[in-house]
Amino acid sequence: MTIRLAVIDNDTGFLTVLAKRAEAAGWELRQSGGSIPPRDLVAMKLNALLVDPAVLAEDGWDYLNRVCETLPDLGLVVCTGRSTVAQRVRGLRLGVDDWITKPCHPEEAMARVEAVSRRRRRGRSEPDSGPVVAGELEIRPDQFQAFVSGASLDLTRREFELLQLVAEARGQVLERETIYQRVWGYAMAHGDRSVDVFIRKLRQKLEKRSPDWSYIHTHFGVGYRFDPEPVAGVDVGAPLREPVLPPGPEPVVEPAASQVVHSSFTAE
Amino acid sequence: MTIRLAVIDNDTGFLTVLAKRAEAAGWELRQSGGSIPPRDLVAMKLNALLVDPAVLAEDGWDYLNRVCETLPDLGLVVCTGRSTVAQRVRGLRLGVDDWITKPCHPEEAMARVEAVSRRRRRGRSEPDSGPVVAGELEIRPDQFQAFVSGASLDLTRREFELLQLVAEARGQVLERETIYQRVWGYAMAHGDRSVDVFIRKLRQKLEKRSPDWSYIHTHFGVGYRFDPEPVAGVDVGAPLREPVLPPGPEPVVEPAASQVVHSSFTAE
DNA sequence: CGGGCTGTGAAAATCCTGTAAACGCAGGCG
DNA sequence: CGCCTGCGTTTACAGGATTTTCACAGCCCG
Repeated sequence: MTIRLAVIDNDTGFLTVLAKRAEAAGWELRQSGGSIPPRDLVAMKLNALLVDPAVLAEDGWDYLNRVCETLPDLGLVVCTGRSTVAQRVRGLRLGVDDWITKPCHPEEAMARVEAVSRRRRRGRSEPDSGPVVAGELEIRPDQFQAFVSGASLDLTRREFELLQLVAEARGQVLERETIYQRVWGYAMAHGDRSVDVFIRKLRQKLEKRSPDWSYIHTHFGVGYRFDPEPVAGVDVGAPLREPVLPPGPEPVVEPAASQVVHSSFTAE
Repeated sequence: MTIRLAVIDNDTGFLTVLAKRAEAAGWELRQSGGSIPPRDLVAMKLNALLVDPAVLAEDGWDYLNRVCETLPDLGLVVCTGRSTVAQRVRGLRLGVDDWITKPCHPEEAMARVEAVSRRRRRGRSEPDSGPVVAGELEIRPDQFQAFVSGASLDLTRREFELLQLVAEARGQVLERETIYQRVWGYAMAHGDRSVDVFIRKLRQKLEKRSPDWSYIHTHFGVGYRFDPEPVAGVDVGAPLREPVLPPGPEPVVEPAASQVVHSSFTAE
């Protein structure tokens, strides 16, 4: 759960430590020495804003007020030097979510930003990302299902989660251990073939609905990569000659064409 | 905007002032000298809980943890005497929304409780949505009841709430945990089958009044989806023809049709 | 060529859901 | 006050669906 935070402050010591810790935690941090117009805050798509009103040129109350009105869903934490109870109460009533005073441990500041973001997020009913489209495929998190031109792939829950995971990392090779860890939620036992089995099921269902596309590629000795690409040979016109398959009602041969293997570290 | 708050503390001086101010603000305040079991907290339908872990007999962390898990929507504010940064960080990470230290002005405590409640409340959908019509069904929030061509389904309160919830999310798959959380108001215990049981009751009553429609669909391993659709085979006009699928291979499947497992047994 | 590594199919184990019935509780009523 | 009734909760079980496991075959790369 990554947090996008902007900090408006000029306490370099505090900022330095905060930046370091934020990076370690995987947060996306944006710093500013002066007030950021609410318009720009919107564009930054933040989870939270940490601000010391002392550095604001204009009237701090006014600024806080405008931020609260413009971005009701933004987590807002104020971090001041000295402050009175009356000031804090005023701020909190105004719409500030938390008010901390310096000297303040960066770790606590982060924990409070986290708490505020968590709380804000909980109200939101849509933690998932919107539908993803890849090739002919449409992945809909709200349905726990994937579709090709409206037809469901009939994925089970695990299959869907696996597909969603690899699709989100489109183009990137994911190791089995990583996949297992993220889909199953715990470490993969040595020799477990579950990932392979589910990849196979996925490929089957994908090919059934979208035969002309290849989605999941094997990287020998590494893992799998999701990357939709039209299958070679079947495309816009220009059929050279008889395709490989011999005539016959039921070609038993499963060409296993899905196995496009790339050298481990060769980029196409 | 009235707030329902419970306070677990025994600092009489603090409590007295707090009670007076809370009353003046029109809050509903409930006091306790010791820990309140999460079960009872549920029944109180609180907006927020203010607690001093010092008065907890058992392990404070354990209690806070259980409260957070059981009531994810409850605003939780801790108010301690002395505390370390590490303790505060631990609490906030655990799920506590705000952590203040005594001596603490009651007004600030209230302001923080307010801020926490405000955050919690945000994002909640409008409490009163207009009547919903779906298929032959008409859901009337003002009556806490649903009707089919004027005839009541005789839903109980829970049944109605469940129906309203899934109907508002029409077309979207809702997980059991989500449903439980939103209808019952607290976290679903592992292995609880209440949602299934109520879904069954709903389906029974729906089918009784509207036999030719199918409303609630099961998504195996995930949850349920509300989507009214005429039941296959029986509808307007004369179904002289075979309702069975045509001989052609795999006609384009209905868009919304994803592994529907709705039992076809008509118990009666 | 051989030692991994991966694809495949099916059996075995596990999990999930529908269903019914028992249970407990609170309010209404005689 | 005790009984009855409606409602919500819990439990048990059976039938399926899904997941895991296994053995084997084929493939890749050194």
